[in-house]
Amino acid sequence: MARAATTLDVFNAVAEPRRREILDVLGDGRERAVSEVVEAVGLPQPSVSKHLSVLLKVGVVTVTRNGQMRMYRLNGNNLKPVYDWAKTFEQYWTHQLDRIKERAEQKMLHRRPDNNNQEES
Amino acid sequence: MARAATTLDVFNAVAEPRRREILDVLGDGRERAVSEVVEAVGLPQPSVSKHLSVLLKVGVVTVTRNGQMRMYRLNGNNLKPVYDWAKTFEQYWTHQLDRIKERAEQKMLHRRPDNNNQEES
DNA sequence: TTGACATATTCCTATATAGGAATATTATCG
DNA sequence: CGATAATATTCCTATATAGGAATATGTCAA
Repeated sequence: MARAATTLDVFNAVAEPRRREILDVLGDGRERAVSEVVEAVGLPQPSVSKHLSVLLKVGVVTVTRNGQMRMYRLNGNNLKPVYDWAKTFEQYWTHQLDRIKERAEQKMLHRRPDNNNQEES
Repeated sequence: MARAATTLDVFNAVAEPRRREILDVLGDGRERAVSEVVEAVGLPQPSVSKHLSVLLKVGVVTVTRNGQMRMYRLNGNNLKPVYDWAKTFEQYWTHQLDRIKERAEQKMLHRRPDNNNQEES
């Protein structure tokens, strides 16, 4: 099987740096024409359209017609799953020396003292 | 160009649901042998080893040798970029009716009343 | 040493891009 | 209608998987 489609879910969609950049541009909640996004991110128009298409399919943005322009607007709510998942690990950068290490070290005390070598990939 | 490597950064690495699942298993900070992870997630051992390899390359987990076992441990700090990025949009699910819509609607008042049609993909 | 156990790695394949180039589509205007 | 502007879509290609199967590597124990 190949890698999952970028349009499968938000996680796959935002794995692309350019797409996150686009979302950042739309971050203020104001709608923007494709051309505005193009200028903001400095990518070719077809590329931006494709990225917006992906973002649209996962529901992170919405579109509105305005004459010959298409106004894209961020639909931030659909980024919540990413936030929620990441927040699960919040303790790791919040309390460095508290619960985590404490628990891990306590765990070590219950083991027999074995050689504990670090290694590289 | 093809899609970026899953080992390029954390965003690409965690785009895979199985890998997030593995990280969830390691979420308590305790180290675990591959076999324990295998049992926890119910995937074939080679698959788990490969996923762990990806997670290791982006630094989200660390390894330690313990006899013939390899103990993997979550390195939660490296998930912070995901959290930080997602947190940027926190307002979208925190205050639904406050700043965002307010600003967007204010913006609309400064425009000429044009047809504002929603559309589907 | 030999065998059993724990993991990693290699092969192979179907699939999905992302980017660039060119073109199609749709709407506005005179 | 014809030209122009704004976007989307199509083609093409190089690349990177995930998953399954089989195998290699490394370690411990008797």
